[in-house]
Amino acid sequence: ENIYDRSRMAPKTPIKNEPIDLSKQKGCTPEGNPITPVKIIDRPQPDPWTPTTNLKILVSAASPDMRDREKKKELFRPIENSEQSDTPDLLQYDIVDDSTVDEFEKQRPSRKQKSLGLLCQKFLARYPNYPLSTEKTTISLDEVASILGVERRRIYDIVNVLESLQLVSRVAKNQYCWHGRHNLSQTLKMLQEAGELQYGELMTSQHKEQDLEYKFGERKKETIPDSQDRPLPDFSEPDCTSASANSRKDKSLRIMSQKFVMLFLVSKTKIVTLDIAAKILIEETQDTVDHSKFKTKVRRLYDIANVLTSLGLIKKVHVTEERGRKPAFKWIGPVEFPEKTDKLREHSPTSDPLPETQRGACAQYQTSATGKQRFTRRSSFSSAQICEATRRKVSSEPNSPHQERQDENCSKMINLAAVCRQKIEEDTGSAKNSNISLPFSLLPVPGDSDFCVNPLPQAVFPVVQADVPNFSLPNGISSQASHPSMPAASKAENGKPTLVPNQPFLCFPSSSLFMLCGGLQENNVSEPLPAAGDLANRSAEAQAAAPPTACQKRSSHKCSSPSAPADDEEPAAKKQMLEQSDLPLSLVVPKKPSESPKAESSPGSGCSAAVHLETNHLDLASPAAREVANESTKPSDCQEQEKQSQNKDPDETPPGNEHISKENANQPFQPQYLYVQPTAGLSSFNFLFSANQAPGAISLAANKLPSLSVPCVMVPSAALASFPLVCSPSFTSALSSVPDGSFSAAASTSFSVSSLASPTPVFISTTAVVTPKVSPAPSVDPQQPAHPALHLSPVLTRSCSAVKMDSPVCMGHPVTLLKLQQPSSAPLTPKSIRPAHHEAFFKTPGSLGDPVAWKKNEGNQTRNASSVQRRLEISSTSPD
DNA sequence: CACTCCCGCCAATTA
DNA sequence: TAATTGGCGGGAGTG
Repeated sequence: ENIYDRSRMAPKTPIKNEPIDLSKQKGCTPEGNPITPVKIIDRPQPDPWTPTTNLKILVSAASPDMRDREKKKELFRPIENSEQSDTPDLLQYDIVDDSTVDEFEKQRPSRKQKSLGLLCQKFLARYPNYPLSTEKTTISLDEVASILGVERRRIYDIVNVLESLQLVSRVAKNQYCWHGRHNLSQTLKMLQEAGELQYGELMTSQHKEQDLEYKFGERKKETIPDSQDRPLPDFSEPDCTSASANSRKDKSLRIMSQKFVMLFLVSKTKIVTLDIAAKILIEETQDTVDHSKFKTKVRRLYDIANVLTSLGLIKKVHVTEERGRKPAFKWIGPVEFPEKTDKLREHSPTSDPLPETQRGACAQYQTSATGKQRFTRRSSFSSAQICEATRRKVSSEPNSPHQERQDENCSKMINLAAVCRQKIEEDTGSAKNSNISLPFSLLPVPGDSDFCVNPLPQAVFPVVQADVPNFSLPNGISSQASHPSMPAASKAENGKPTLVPNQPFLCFPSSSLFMLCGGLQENNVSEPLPAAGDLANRSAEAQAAAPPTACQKRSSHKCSSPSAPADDEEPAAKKQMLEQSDLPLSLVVPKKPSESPKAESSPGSGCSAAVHLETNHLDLASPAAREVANESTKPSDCQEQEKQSQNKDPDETPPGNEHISKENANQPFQPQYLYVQPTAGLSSFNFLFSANQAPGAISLAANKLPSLSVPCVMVPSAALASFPLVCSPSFTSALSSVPDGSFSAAASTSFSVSSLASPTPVFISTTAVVTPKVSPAPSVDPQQPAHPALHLSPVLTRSCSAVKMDSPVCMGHPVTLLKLQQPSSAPLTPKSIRPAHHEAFFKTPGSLGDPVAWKKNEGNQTRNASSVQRRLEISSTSPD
C-alpha cells in the first residue's frame, strides 16, 4: 500500500504506479519520445505540444482528480469512455507533473475518487462476471488492496457485501474465491423468498396493494416493527446474543447487505429509502434505537449501497415524500429469477467444501441459542398464536386444499430454511461446538450405557449388523417431496448429492441401534427452532431442557465410544448429527415464519412445524450434504438421504398439526423414547418414540386429524432384529409432517424405561393408546387408502415404501403406527390431548429447540408443567 | 446545511 | 502473541 501511495504521492516514481504506467505507455507510445522531454517542461502549461494538450493540462489542473480518474479509467475504461481521449494526454501530463506536481497530486484525491463505489468497480473490473466454471479465481486481499491502492479495510467492506450475494466466498485467511454472477440470480431468489417471509408479510397482508415500499416500511415500522424485524434477526441476532455477541459476524455488513437486498426484492416499487431501511435493519436491539445508532446504520447502508451500485443492482434515486426529499435506492437488478433447484446449493458451484468454519458457525448458533431466548420468546408467542389460529382454520377445512396451501407455505418455509442455512454457512462459525450442538446425536444403542436408551434392553434390539439397506424414514418428506414446488427445495438438496438433508429418519442397520437425540440436546437447536416453532418447543423445552443436555453429552460419549457395532453408520450418523446441528440454525427461520405470518396460508401452526422440519432438512442438506460429500460420503447415509430426497412422497408438510403428544415431561432425563413393539402384523418393527418430541412435530395432515405425529423410530422387533431405530424428536417432526395428514403419528409419550423393557409391544400415544388398527384413520384421513396390513397411516406406508427402497425389510414389514388418538375422534383423554395439541404444538418444537431456551423463555414453564402432567397422565393411560 | 461516506481506531477473532 | 477481520463513529468533502 505504501508503495502505491508513494507512487501517487510522489509523481517522481510514476513507474511504481501501475495505472500510471499504463497510461503513460499509452500516452507515450503514441507520441513516445517527444513527449517525455516535454513533460518536464510541462510546467509551462502554455506550451503544450498540442492545443489539446493544453486543454488537458488545464483540465487536470482544474481538477486534480481527473488524473486519478485516468489512472482508474484504465481499470474501468469501459465505464468511462468519454474521457478517454483525454487520458492519453493526461497521462502525459502526469508524467510531466512528476517534477512539479506534488501539490496537485495531494489534491487530486478527491473524495469521490476514493469512494467505495469506485473502488468496488475497480475491484470488480478485475474479475469476470461469469468466470468459467472450471477455473477458480482466488482473490488475495493483500494483493488486491495493494493493487487498488487502498487499505485492506476497504477491501473488506467490498468483499463482505459481495460475499453476501455469493459473488465471492471466503476460502481462507486473506483468500477469497471469486464466483462471479453465476449464482447471483439464485442468491437473489433466495433472498427474495426469505425477504417475503420476513418482510413480505407485512407488505402483502397489510398493504397488499401498495407498492410503495417505503411507505410500508414506515408504516411497518410504526405498526409492526417487531414482527418485521424479527425475522431477520433470527438469523443473526440469536447468534449474536448467544455468542455474546456472537460476534460481529452476525451483525455484520454481510447480513445487513442481505437484508437490504431483501427489502428491494420484496418491495413492489423496488425503491427503498435509506432511512426506512435503516430503521428496519436496526431491529435487533431495537430497544436502544438511538439516533446515533441510526446514523451508524445509515453509514453502513451507504457503504453497502455503494457496492451494490457498482454491481449494477441498484441506483440512487430520490424519493419525495411528504417530509421532503429523501435519499433512496432503486433496484435495477433482476427482478425475477429462474427457478433453479440448486438454490440451496449455491455453494456447490464453488465446489468448495464448506469451510469447516461454516460448520462451526452452525454450532455457534446452537450454542448461542441461549442468548437468544428472549427473542425467541417473543416470537414464539406470536407465532404460536398465529399457528393456532391458522390451524383451526385449517382443521375446519378439507384436507386437500389445505394441503396445497400448506405445501406452498412449506415451500416457502423451505426456502427460508435454505436461506437461513446459507446464512449460517456464511456465518461460518467454528466447528468447535459441533459436537455439542448437534441437534441430535446418534447413539449406538449398545454403547450407551448412559443413555436414555439404555434402559432398553439391548436384547430387545438385536445387535446384528446386517448390512441392511439403510432405511430412512422420510422426515423431510413432508416438506420436500410432496409438492412440485417443494421439489425445488429437495432438488437443492439433491444438488448436493451427498446430502441427506431432509430426512428426518435414519435407517440403521439392524445391528446397531442408534438413538437420535433431536432437539433434546442442545439448546442451540431449540433456540433456533423456537422461533419457528416456538409453539411446540415450549413445552418440550421445559421438559427437555434438562434431559437433552444430558442426552447430548451422553450421545457424544457414546458416539465416541465405538461400542456400537455399526461402525460405518455411526460416523455417518455423527455426520448427520452435525448436519442436524446446522438445523438449529434453521431454527432461526422458524420464528420468522411464525411471525411472519403466513398465517394467511394456512396453518400457521402446521407451517411452523413443517418448517422446522424443513429447515432442518434444508440445513442439513446443505451443510450436511457438503459435509457428507466432503467428508465422507458415507454410503449409507448418502443413500438414505438420496432416497429420501428421491422419495416423492406426497407428504406434505402438513399444515398443521400438531398434535400433540406431549412428551413426557415427566422425566426430563429419562429416555424420551418410546419403544413400540410391533403390532401384530408389524412384528418386524419396533418403534421408539421420543417422549420429548414436540407434538408439533407430529403435525399431520393437518386438517383434520387430530392424529398426532410422533417422532417414531422404527425398530425391528427383537425377533426380527432388523432395525432398531430411534427417532429423535426432531425427526419425529419430520414424520409427522410427511403425512398428508393421513398419517397419524403416534403421539409419543414418554414411557418409562421399564415399559420398554417389556417384550410386548408398547404403544405410546400421547392421548390414547394406539390401536393397531386404523382407527384413527377415520378422523384422520378419509383419504387414505387403508392399507391392508398396516395400521399405518398412508403416510407411513409411504414412508415405508420410500424407505423400502432402502431396505427390503422395511418394505415387507407392515408398519404399525400408533395413532394417538385424536382428540376429535375418540380421544382417549381428550382433555389432555387437546390442550396438548395446542400447547404441545407450540411447545413441541421444543424437542428440537433447546430446552434451556424454553425454560428461560417463557413463563411457559407453567404451561409446560401442565403439559407434563398431561403427559404423565397420558402415559399412564396409554398403555392401557 | 444536509448528504455522503472516508478514514482509521480498536475490539473481536483467528492463526 | 501477532495478524486478520470488521464494527463503529468522528468528522470532512460535496452540493
